[in-house]
Amino acid sequence: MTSSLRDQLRQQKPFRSLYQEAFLNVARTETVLHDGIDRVLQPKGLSLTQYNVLRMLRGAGDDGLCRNEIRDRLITRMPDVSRLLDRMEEGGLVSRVRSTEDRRLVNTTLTKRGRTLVDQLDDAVAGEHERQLGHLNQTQLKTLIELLTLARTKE
Amino acid sequence: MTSSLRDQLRQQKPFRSLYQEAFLNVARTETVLHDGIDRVLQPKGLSLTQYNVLRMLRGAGDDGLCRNEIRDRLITRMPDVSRLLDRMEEGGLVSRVRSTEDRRLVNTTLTKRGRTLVDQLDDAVAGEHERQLGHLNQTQLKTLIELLTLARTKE
DNA sequence: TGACATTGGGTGTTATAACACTTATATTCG
DNA sequence: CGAATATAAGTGTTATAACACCCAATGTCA
Repeated sequence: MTSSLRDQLRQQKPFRSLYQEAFLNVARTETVLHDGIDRVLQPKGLSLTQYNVLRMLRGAGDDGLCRNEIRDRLITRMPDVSRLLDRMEEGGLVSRVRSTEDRRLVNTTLTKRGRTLVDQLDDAVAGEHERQLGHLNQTQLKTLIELLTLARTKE
Repeated sequence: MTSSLRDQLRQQKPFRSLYQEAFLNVARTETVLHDGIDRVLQPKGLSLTQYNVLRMLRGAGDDGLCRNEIRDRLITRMPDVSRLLDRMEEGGLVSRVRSTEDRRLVNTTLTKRGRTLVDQLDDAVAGEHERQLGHLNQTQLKTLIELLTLARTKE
């Protein structure tokens, strides 16, 4: 199996710097893992972002979350959450209600259908995670998580 | 600075598994690093994918590369390389010539303008990498690279 | 040789992302 | 109070990604 990046990129020369090599490894790994999860979600017509919205709404309880809160919690930057939610609403996965206390806010909650869907997907997604990363032991996973967290932590 | 994922996601509960936590950390880190590089490339009107094409063409020399070779070397899956190259050709960055030996092939090469642009960007991109990751030491970077490589290597 | 499969490139169309802008409500403070 | 500012959501438009499909050139093999 092709896993070395220099192999995949057919690079003769070494990387310009460890920084660059680390960056490209993060990017490549994200692509590989993301594609795997997409294969699980695609039969249900969900993108990874939509799945993450479902999960965060499940965690948020009955009050749901307003649009900007959803946007800020997303892993990936997403400038057009309104229409993302439009599509999910059309699909019957979420429901939106304008708040009465602050009429600027619109609270989005999971529908029963959305809740059922995300519950169904849990096992499949967990299975895919294990298929992808199951060959790493606990120590390796913890180290990886620590280093990635550190990479995002300046100061 | 917000760096812990549970903090960013406002999660009360711990992650479901180390696998999931690792996946989300990879995804989040990719977003943060990608966004930083985008800020460097945006003034030149380039996406990260286009920049990677420029770099790989520079490395490929005078013969250039055919479309599928470019597609296969890309970090991110990109199903529509033809039109990506169309845009780069319109921008005067690359040039395409149908091969005479095998008339199915179209070789893409860097133009002088494309070459100059990618050369100019090297320092800015390297600087951004250092700004982003400069607080990690060599050992940490190497370990991170190893673990990410391992994560992509099944068997 | 000639039918069939394979490979490489491209196109048509739809869906989604990105960017700038608008409207409605709430807050601040002279 | 009331004008100015800030905040939240959404819209219009363009660019790009995604998906299925097509055509041309080459390779394969009976």
